[in-house]
Amino acid sequence: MRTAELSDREEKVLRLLIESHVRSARPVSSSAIAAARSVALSSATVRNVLRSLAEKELILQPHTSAGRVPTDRGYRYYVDFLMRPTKPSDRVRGLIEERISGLMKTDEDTIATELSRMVSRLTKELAVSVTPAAGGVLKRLDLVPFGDGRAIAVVTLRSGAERSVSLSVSDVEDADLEEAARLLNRWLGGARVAEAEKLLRGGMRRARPPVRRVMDALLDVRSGLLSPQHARSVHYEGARYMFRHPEFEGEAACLGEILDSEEMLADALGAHSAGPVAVCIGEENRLKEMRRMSLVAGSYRIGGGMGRMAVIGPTRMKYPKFVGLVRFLSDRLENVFTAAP
Amino acid sequence: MRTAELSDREEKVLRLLIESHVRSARPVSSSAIAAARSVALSSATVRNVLRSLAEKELILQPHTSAGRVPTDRGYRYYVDFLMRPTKPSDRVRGLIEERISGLMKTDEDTIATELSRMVSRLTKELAVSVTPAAGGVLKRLDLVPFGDGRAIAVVTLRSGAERSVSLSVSDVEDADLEEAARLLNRWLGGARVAEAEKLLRGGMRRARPPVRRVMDALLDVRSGLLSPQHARSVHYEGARYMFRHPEFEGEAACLGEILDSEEMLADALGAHSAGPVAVCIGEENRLKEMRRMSLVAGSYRIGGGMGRMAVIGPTRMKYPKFVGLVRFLSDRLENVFTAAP
DNA sequence: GTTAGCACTCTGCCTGTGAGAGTGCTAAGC
DNA sequence: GCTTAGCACTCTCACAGGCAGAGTGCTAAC
Repeated sequence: MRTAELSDREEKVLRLLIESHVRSARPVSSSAIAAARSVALSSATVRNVLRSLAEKELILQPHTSAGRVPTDRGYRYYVDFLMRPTKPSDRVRGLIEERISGLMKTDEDTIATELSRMVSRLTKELAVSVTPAAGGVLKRLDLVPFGDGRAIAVVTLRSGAERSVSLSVSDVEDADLEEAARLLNRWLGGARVAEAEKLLRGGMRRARPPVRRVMDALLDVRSGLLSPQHARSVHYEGARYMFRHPEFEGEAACLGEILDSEEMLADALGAHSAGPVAVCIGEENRLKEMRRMSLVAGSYRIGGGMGRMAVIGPTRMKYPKFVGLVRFLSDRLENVFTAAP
Repeated sequence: MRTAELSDREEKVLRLLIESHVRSARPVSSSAIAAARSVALSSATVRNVLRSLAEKELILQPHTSAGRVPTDRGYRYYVDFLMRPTKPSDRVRGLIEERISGLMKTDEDTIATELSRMVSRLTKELAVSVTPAAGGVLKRLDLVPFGDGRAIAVVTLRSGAERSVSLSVSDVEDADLEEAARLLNRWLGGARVAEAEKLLRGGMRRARPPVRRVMDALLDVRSGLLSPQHARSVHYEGARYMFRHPEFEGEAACLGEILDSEEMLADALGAHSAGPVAVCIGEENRLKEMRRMSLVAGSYRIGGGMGRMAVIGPTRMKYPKFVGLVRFLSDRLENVFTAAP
């Protein structure tokens, strides 16, 4: 979409219209706009402006003789050119700093849980957070003997994240373990977690029986040392808020679908790559279930991976506040985690 | 509630009515019942029976000249006296056995996640599952040196569940690790996970600095090797199904509340102590948000704690199927986890 | 005790009507 | 030429009335 050229007056009217609609959730009438302090125009003149905005498809009327409502394009113009992100208040910033410093010592899963909780509380919207995607790259895998017939497998990702689990491997010599570890590192080193299982299954056919038993045990562990399911987990909080929006009155079912599908949410979040904060409005979302929602997503590097968080709500959302918040959070997280040794 | 004495005929009519209503979600007319093969009565006679059931408050009519609908009491009578739990089919049983055996090696959190997933898929309803409350009892704790300046801590619960995590412990000799492990086992062996942190903090004051550093590292790990937060977690799956029930058409908001509140769900689940399978119908639920829902909950001992799972749906649910399923699952889980060494 | 018949009642749906909101257009004013 | 006041027009929403259909309750006959 090229930048629709708007006059100053058109921009002002569009901004007023959007801000009023975000507050009221109802079509905005020309007289309501004309009544605004900053507008010294009659409702008739405003109507002329509205007509031109409608021609550019930035607003529409639900039906003849109703007020106007912004279109996705209208919101897009607003987000790109008219609004300025609001910096969170001192109180909120302090609160965030405090929480984040508490998160430093924890694992990625806890960070994601806490993040979604925090964002949901601050926005009163559904908040989602994903731990670094399955794109995590395996750095090394160790097998440490432990007691009789047992071993601990430790997976280290390039991000520095570690995950360990104990295996039961009977009738396996320490030397076999070492050989298994050597092979595993050769096959899987540098690979993505998501591909690991396939690579492993491919390679192990040629391995000696005892070595193979170790690998079988590794694959067997359902807690998913190697499964992408665990390498990428989705947390959300604030479902209740979604249901309170009038626009989703009768469409609860589709909200249920979204909440239920972690893959869906992760997908929706992962789609945007550009910039620290991405705004995805209505139809811009790939998922058809989200065609009437907007998403403000932020990301932060943590080790080699990308953690993500997002606010999800109706297209009629408080973009300046949410963009400001997500930007601030992303910034702080990035600082904290890349500054750490 | 004392057992309302019902004649055979009344029982038959009540059962037919409930089963028809569960299928159709609509008030059941006298003629529909009279049309059933097993009833050789006219609709007029059936109406007489219905009147007597209505007097006992087992059924009601939404309004004059509508069909009848079961009350909570009606469902209760049905569950207690009229229905027989359905044993899951061979296919389903096989599937469950397979899944459960896969779960044996995993930690309690994964078990809960998988359980909720399994139950939701088999019932097409919202399924919730809670890991054993912080009651899990510690069996032993091992510290295995690993690379330079690192160690892996392996916590084994009496239930057989294991959790491991790697610690960074610089300037600590292997002998220090051994001493730390010895002390940890002495202090924490046999204690509940919930108490572990306090016990550890109490004991470590007297420990030598290098040993203490190890323990500090252990406490520092927020992923919660010892934290109760992880000792009890709620998982659910199948939110989408809730929204599809006609009875919750306009009440999405209250569903949102329930989904959002893990404490709520855990509470609802924890309330019933008696028997392996508890059925809680409509108003019987303590939570006001669940007054129009029923819950079929099962529990299984795992180590010293209690794991729980439940199906949640409208009061109009398939009690025989769900009770049968939950009973089977509880049984199998109990066997598997108490049989293990 | 059971049943057929019938009047009664309540819902759901459709229709029509009136008020209210908001527009589009036109003609007059700056 | 831009702005504005005035007015007719349109569309929604809410409410009332009417009609068909479903299902009941009651009564009288079997």
